[in-house]
Amino acid sequence: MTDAPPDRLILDRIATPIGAALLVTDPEGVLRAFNWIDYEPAMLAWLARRYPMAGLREGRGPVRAAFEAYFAGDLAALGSVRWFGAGTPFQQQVWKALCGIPAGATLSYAGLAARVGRPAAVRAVGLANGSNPVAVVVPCHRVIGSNGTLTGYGGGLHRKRWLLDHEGASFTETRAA
Amino acid sequence: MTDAPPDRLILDRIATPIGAALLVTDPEGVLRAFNWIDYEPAMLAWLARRYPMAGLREGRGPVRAAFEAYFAGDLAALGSVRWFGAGTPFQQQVWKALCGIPAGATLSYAGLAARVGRPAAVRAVGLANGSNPVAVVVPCHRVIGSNGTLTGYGGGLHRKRWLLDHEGASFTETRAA
DNA sequence: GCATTCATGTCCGAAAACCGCGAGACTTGC
DNA sequence: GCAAGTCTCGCGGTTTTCGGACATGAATGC
Repeated sequence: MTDAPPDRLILDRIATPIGAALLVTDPEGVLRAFNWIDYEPAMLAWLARRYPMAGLREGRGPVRAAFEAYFAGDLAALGSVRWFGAGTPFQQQVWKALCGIPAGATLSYAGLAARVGRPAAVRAVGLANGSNPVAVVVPCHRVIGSNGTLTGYGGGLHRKRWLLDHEGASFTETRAA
Repeated sequence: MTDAPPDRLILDRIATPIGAALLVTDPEGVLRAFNWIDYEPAMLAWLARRYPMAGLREGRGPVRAAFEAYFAGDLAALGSVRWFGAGTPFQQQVWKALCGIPAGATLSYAGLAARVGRPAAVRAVGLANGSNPVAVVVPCHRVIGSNGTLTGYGGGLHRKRWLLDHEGASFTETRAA
């Protein structure tokens, strides 16, 4: 089905203020997956399904520095990270659109749906958003409900909150702090 | 779903004793599809489904000469053609095994199934055989029924008959000539 | 405000149908 | 007898189809 996908993948781990993160890159240094340590089994399963032929090896990946810089406060650091998200055309469209949201800003699911030209596909956009394999770099955390609440985040709402705070974005707390 | 497939394809046409043939190569000169002119719509549909992002352009392809030599009688000419068949792992296995049948020889579906290590998957092998995207180069026409009859061929039985004759292989006519 | 309801598009998993077969049991026709 | 033709059934990977789930949002009714 696939067409010469990478045959090897490198799994790196870094510490962040919101827990250890997993970085998976291919031999060309392209980020193929990102996830939080709590979801390691799920991510490994995803990799196995998506890259059945690829061998996974632990080691230092080339994108470490960019992530460390980002978490240290250099919000633009992730701009240099090359990434590829394996997914359907629709998903890729959504993920590409996500990259148009600058750090510090947010967008509603409805707004995002409008940006990809499917204003009615709101739920589908939410789904595609949630299946983003390279979180943080593709800033799916910048998408929030139309009423300003966080609604959901695959990595846990507390991380979404932290990331948006870190980027200086404003949003509504579900219940008063 | 796919992973950086070719973005451009070249469609070439050559005349053969059994009708015009279509040759599709990628920018690296790798044969991606072969079919007979009667099935042009089907092949185009297949290309569109398999290589959704690729633009198709008519022009001279680099594999012309090899095919012309083959049809002129140089049965070994196709050995130099590089090819890639987009398909599932099982299909690829079958197609690779097909290349182990030399010109002038034939093999039964059951025999082929045995060669790929799935002696019971006879019908599945037949199916994989029939979905070979690079006919002639991957010699799916050299597979015949266990009783020596031709059974079937996507391009039409008369072509299978001609190809086997051309290669000097022996087989049984369904009804006496 | 707040809970409920409904419309809606895409993806995923399960189930069933589809075949470029082959072996075995039966019928024919010599 | 025997050889060839017919029929039936099991085989297994792929494809297609179908039903549910979902990181929403807008409209209702209190």
